Amino acid sequence: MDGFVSIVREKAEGKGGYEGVVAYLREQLLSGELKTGDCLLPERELSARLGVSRQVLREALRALAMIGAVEIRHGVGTIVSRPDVSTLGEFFTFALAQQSEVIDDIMEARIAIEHHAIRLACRRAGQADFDRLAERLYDIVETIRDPEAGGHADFRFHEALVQAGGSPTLISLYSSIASLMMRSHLDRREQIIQVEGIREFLIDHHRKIFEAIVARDAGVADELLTRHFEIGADFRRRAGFRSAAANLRNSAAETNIIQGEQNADRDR
Amino acid sequence: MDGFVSIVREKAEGKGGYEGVVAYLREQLLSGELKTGDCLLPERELSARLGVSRQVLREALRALAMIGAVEIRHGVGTIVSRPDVSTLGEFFTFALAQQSEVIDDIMEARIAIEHHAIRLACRRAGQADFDRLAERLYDIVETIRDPEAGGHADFRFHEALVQAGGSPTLISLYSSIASLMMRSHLDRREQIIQVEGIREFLIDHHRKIFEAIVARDAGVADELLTRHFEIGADFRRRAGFRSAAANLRNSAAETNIIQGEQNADRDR
DNA sequence: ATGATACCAGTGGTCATACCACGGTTAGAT
DNA sequence: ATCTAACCGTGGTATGACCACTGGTATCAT
Repeated sequence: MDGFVSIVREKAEGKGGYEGVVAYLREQLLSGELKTGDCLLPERELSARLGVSRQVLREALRALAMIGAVEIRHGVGTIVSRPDVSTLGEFFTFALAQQSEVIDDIMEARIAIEHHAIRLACRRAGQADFDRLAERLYDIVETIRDPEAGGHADFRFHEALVQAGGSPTLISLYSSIASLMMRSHLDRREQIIQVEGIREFLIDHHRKIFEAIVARDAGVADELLTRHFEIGADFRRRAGFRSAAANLRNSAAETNIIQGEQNADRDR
Repeated sequence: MDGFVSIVREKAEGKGGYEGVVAYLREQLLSGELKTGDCLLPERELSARLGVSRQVLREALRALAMIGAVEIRHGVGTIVSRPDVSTLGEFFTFALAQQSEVIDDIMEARIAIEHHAIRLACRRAGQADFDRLAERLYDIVETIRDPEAGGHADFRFHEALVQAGGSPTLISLYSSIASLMMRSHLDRREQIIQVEGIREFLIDHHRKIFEAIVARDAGVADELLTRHFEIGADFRRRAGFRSAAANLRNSAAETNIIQGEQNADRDR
């Protein structure tokens, strides 16, 4: 009945289009008129009430769904939900991905998270966490000769470690940066796994870490993890001598010979 | 019939609808094929290329724009951008409106980052880092009686600490996370600052941390930071109660003899 | 030649309509 | 009473048209 009037009024208030819809929904969410679990009006009705097309409303809903403010369920409706830290993971994934020049530096974030998580784990971890860690440890042993599956099992163990810390934020951050590292680290493992004695080290060291967590000895666990990363980095460096094409190009910009190879590569 | 076949084919290729578009763009962004500043194809062309309608593509772009992965500019195009902190503010607003225990957990991420950063700082920090830390320390002393400016100075000191670690990833993560916590911590500081002796503690403790970094003593620095957060959390919990004063004296006393007592810490 | 102005092509922004796909409900068959 | 199938309301997608903004270009007056 007041469709025309409301449109004019909303325009006058600067609430036109997409921005207006987002502003309106934000207002509803923040003021508490829409609580978690509430169901929004159907898209068709809501779009009509706001005086915008259904498409624009949908764009706004998708945007809000991306940050976890609402959940859109096909065939059911749009439900107000509480943003959790997993949406932060999405954010950091994109944020870090654009810092391409320092992809290796992301390892520092991983170390930081794991170190704190293992401390927390020694305090908080429960039986379920121990079981999961034991299972992942078993997977490491089983896949020790397969570069790809082994690398995956390795990651899964550390993931379980962070999980045992019980901090949703750390878990979310870790999984997001882990996906970034997998790209560059998984392929190196094929070389790493060739190094003499590496398999025994991997199995033994992961087992020691596991035992330290079970013993709830934060000091030992922390120390083990420190060495774990140091040795891991060392192995990666050593293995790098075989196929260090990428590393060479980075550090040898002053060499004409290398420069020539680069050009040849690029021209081809 | 043909319609059915084409639908099946697209599904089989994993490029179905909205989710498929987001997945495609995510892949492009994370793999580095799309770098910051790049301009996406026009909506009409890109939607045609992906085999979806323009509306669906727009929903995906709006969603990515919400988390800051891209920037949509009317009359110009869609540009790849790097998510910044302001994006997180948006998320945080919604998260806070529904439930607030998320904040406390984010503190775990901050602790993790600072701990690793201070270790790195003890190895990597240069004169510029020392200078910056000294400057921020001076600011803490200067603003010790102003809750707002004091809280800001506190944050800036810790920021300089992480900066001294020299890891761009840690710096990026930290600045995002820290700004999130500022909201909830600043207001509490007004109470905290009232506690008897808190000012001396803040100045003294930050100074000790600074000295540990200059001395490049990672062990002491790490231990100091652990105490710093424990005491800080303790004060925040007891912000309303004046009984925290006594606890302060104990904690402050411990910090003075920490070097001779590193092993007798928190084994319950 | 120079500056300001008007124009135009390309881009995102919005709208309307039609139809498809999924989930929960309900009426029917067994 | 139970299971099955049709149904309805919801979100999901497609198409085509048109509007609004931006940036560059051509034109004009100085």
